[in-house]
Amino acid sequence: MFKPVSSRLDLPALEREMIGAWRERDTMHRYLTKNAGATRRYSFLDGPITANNPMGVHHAWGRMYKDLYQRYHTMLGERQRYQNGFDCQGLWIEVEEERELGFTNKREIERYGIDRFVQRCMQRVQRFAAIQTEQSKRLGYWMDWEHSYFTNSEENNYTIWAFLKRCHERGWVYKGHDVMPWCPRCGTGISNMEIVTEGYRDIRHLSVTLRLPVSTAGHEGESLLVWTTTPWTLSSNVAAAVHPELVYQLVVGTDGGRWWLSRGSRARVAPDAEVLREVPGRDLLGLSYQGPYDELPIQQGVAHTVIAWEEVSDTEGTGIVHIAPGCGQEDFGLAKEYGLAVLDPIDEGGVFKEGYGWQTGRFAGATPDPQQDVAGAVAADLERKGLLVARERYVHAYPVCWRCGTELLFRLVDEWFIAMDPLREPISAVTRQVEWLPRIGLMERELDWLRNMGDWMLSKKRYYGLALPIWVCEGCDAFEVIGSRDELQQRAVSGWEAFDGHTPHRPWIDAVTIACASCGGAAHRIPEVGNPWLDAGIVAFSTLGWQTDRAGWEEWFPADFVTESFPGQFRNWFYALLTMSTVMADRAPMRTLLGHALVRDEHGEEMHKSRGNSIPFDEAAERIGADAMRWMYAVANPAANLNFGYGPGAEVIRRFFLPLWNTYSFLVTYARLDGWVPEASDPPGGASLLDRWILSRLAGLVSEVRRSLDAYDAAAAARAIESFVEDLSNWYVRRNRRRFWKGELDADKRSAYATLHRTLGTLAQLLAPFVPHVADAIWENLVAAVDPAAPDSVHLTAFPTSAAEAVEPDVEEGVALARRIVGLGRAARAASGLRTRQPIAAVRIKLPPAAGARGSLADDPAMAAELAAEVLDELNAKRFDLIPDESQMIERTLYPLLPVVGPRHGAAVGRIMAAARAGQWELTDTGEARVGGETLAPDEFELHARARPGHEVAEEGDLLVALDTALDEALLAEGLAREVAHRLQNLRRTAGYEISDRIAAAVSADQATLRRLEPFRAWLADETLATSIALAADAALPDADRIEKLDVDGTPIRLAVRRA
RNA sequence: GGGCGUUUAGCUCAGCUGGUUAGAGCACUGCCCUGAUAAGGCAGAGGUCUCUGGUUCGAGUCCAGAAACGCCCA
Repeated sequence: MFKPVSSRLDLPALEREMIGAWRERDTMHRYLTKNAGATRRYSFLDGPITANNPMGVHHAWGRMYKDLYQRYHTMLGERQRYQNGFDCQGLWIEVEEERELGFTNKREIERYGIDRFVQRCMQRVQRFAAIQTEQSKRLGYWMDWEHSYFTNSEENNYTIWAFLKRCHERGWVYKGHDVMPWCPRCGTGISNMEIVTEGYRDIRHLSVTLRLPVSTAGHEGESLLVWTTTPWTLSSNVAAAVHPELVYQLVVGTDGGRWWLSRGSRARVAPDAEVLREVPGRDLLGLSYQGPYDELPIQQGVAHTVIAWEEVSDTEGTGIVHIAPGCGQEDFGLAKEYGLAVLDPIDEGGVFKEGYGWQTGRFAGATPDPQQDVAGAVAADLERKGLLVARERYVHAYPVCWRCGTELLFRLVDEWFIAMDPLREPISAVTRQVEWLPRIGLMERELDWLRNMGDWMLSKKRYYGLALPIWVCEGCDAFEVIGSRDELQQRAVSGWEAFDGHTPHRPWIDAVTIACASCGGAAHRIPEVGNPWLDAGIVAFSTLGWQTDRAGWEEWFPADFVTESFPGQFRNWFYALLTMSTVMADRAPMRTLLGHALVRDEHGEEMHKSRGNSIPFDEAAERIGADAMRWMYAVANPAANLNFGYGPGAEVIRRFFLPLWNTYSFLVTYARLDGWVPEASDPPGGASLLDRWILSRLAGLVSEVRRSLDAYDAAAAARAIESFVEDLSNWYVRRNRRRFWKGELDADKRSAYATLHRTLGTLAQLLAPFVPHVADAIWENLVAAVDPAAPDSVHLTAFPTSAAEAVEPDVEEGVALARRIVGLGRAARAASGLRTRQPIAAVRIKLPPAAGARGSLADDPAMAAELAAEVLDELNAKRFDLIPDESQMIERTLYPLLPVVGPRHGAAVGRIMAAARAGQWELTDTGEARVGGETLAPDEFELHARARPGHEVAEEGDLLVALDTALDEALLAEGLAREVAHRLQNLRRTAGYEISDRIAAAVSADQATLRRLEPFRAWLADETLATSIALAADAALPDADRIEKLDVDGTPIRLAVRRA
């Protein structure tokens, strides 16, 4: 016997119960090991989740896909690794830890101790990995949680060493000297990879326009007008750039002096100024000018000249660009090109170095305190010198540190790079080997990035991260890259004892010195740590045993599948993965990549903790349930952003879970009443048309779900399941209610039970990868509890295969036709104004041509009869008539078949259609149609029926349904009986009786009404489970629970019920 | 400035290789139905398919251009 099931569904409670049951029965472990001996393998490679904070609901989208496809392949019997990954190194973790310690700069970390700080970071990662593990389990995500990989592991770090050594052997690793965006708080450069869009903010800065007096002879009294949004860089100015092809004008400035500026900028900068001369920019090249800070010690001996630069535009500023090579990337490039002096003004904290006069010791960036703000001080200084022309508050997109939000400064630094030019093509070739899903140009975007990428900046001037295995000789400056721990041990000349026993992290690794291969001098490790995308990018090697078990690695590489949110990953994880795989194996690391977009809030806004619209995972799981969340993600289009919220959550529960659950609850309720349990002697299907129909639909569903999941199209599979549940709930169960509700447990009833049972059991299996809790709850009760041979969890079963023999297209077509007829019949009924409980004499149907030619609803007469009976029952009608075209109720219309007509008749189509719509056509004896002056062959048109006015008909396309609504005494009497039965049922319900409670009832009314009801006494009793019904003018029921007085078409009737 | 994408009902989105009167869900209105379901049914209202041009007998669909928005790059 099945456990009773409440029709109320409390998903979070059900999930907690299932999780408890799984733990007791060790279900997850048995799932993870069930295919251990299988020959076919499925290799999933997990993109590591940053173990730095608890999960948000947005993490659940990708994790749902990861779980879904692994579960599916488990049910297909394939061996897997089930390895989750945690991303454990990098600046993001340091920043959070600094915040907790209350640090504001790097020096505080060093005072605190790098060793203690790094240990804290590692503990943080452990803490959040544990939290995320528990949250993932709450999601129903089944992985080998005891064996997750951590990117701070020795395995991971040393495999990156091997990668870097390979790069070095090919000559790609180099130390670069360049201007980088720099975070003065974090004290580190920020690579271009990291300045994502959220790395820019609209910020208001003080911008200044100033004049630079020309010092070349013959130009006395002239000045170059320049504009900058970064006044702090003016003290490092060494040149001014003009576009050689742009037109420049000498104008009379507002201060009476003469200014050079571009023609295009004059309207904006000095609209009323008188123009004295006009020359192309190339005529200005080579002019010397006085810099704005020539008095500074650092500026002594620096020449200031006008140079050419193609990138100068005059849509902003003055068309003359101030160049400070130590403060801008393009500026630095120009300095190399023109041999300009390079002044690098600030230290790693963003503070001016010696030689900058009053600026020395001051912070170059923006400060909240106007007294401290260098930009304002520079403007005041320029004004004092008579160089300031204008100042304004200017809003522009300015880069900020993506971790801590501090405004970045551009600074000249040494960093380590991998030269990517030699790899551009090989990585592109590897990228093309991958199947990128969904097909919305993801591969093209990766290729676009690969075309444009710069060299990969490896280094970070930080503490907790990959120890870059680069040792530099203190004597000759040569450097070497060490490829493994063993190699380091062999090469070590000192410090090994201090390091031994530690993971390869700072500060312990820094103790090891090696002998320089070139000169024999002492070489030390550079202090920098690695770019964190190295950590995540290597996992296709490190986690598959590339170092320790190459054959094992070959078995799992490349992965069949990876999935991750795509925005941002083209230059992050996807990029690192492809790059490292190209270098290490010259092969793609995965066959299929499924990308998905972003999770937004209910209204489509980005989720932000600060905005208060982000939803913690735990909250959502306890409020709507993990399965509801999973289903929302499963039905979503991965290409488009998804709006997540409790509104849509309630919607998915209402639309999908409740009908599903109540179908299940319905089966259990009635099976318990009948004491039915599945037995081999009760095969599903059998004679019933609806049973055959739902089993045919089920077989089709199985194929479709398999096909979709094989193609990584979860949404198509989920939509198919939704549509099936809709059919199951709103047609199969509703139409079959009486079979379950009425009479004895006969063969037909057994067949109905067996069919619904089979359907729900299979559905549970199809649903298992999507909504593991609900699916297993259903399986456990419906199958596992009653079938000793069945696995005790749906997750240990094999994915269903489609029962091809169950597919009956004619049955599905017949039911579809009947349902269309019912829909039209209801429309006609609504138009007639007769309530559905009032039976009518007949329903008349004009079938579509194909069925019409056959003259019945189906080829099989028994089936046709059953379909007709369905229609009559739904429409509450007595007789089912098929009517021919010639009926008075309809007229025929000519329906040209355009795909055929178009190519044959060309431009005449317009005429044909106009005439056909106007009804101007006729049939010839030979079966052709003359219309609009053309003759259509029989295969070029169909004849459709259309309602003539004045009939109660409804039509749709080529199907027409008409009702005979004349009522006689018999019909009226039955209508009355139906009404009374309905009211009694309502009384039962309002009285709170159980479905199986027996009642006594009394009906009092006038004599005419009672005479009408008398013939239906037995029927009424049967319908309402009444053991007695008193029918009398003064019928009374002592101790009645409920009494109702009603008015049926003007006749007063009094009803009373009590439990029998 | 370059690349990729999006634009269809109030909202969220389907619309396959071009085909007659462009659909669904939600929300709204009215009616019906109701002893599985916080449901269900029927009807109504709601559309210059972003715009312009082209190809074609025929364009939401194909081509070109434009606009707005988004993402990426410089």
